[in-house]
Amino acid sequence: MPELPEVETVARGLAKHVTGDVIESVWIGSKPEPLKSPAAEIASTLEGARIAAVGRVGKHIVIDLDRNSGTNPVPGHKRQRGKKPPSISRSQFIVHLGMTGRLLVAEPQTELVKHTHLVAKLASGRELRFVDPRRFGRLSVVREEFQAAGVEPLMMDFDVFKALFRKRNTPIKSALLNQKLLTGVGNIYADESLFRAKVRSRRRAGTLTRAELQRLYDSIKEVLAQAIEAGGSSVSDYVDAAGEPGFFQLHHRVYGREGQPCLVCGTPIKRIVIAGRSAHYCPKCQK
DNA sequence: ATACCGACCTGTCAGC
DNA sequence: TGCTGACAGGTCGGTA
Repeated sequence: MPELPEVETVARGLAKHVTGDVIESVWIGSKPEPLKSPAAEIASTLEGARIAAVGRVGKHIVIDLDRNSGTNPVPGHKRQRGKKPPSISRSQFIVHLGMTGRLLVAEPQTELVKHTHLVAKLASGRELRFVDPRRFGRLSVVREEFQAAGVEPLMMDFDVFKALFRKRNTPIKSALLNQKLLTGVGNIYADESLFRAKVRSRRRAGTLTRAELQRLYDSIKEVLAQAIEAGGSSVSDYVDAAGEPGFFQLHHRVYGREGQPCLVCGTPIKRIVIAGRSAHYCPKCQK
């Protein structure tokens, strides 16, 4: 489900509702784990921690945690007379929503839905819940600052973007989906960006002209920004941290519009399969 | 090194 | 009313 705009929307919603709250206890389901870290390590890292901030890196939600660990001073620091030892330890809880993952803030009396895999009880009385029917989502905890492999589309400048595709023989659509190049663009926004840039998804990445790359660069930033503004795209079941859908699907020009007329020229939109993913485009507008 | 393809899961919907 | 097959916002590992 969620690509950069949806993840950003969830992260902003969580930031608003849980920043500063303290995790009192954690329940993790026994299903074959949607976990990258062992359940016990996730639980022990979360329990007792304070949520310092919530952000996004690529398609990952990053929850910054601190905890007082006065009894357990940071190694390597000498205790000085009259000063307390360093006593805050930091870690991060990383959530990838996969296709159908949801991270929700709920009141405790709200019924637990099927496929709930984690519930964190907060000091405020609310609960942070992770729900994921297909279990493609992933949960982990890290001690160091989490980093994504690829470039953040909203931060990159044109020269960095352009260099990603040089001499690449793969279809431009596949290159946009490759998270080691760009991090955060998924199937919807790849198709929508390519349409706005008037570039066909099957074009070999390395063959795009400078002008085409410039249009694609502009389109990606524009589409992502507009989608964030609209709260993301709700195609089947995406909802934000408060359970509310997004509205950018109303602005899709090609994604999910197979057979319908192109909004620019009226030609029916085509759907093809590239590397196992569907790709939607206008055969007349996109070259 | 690079690029495709199936596998991983569950749910939904169209067609018979 | 089933049943079957196609498809779904993502990523990984194996293979060519």
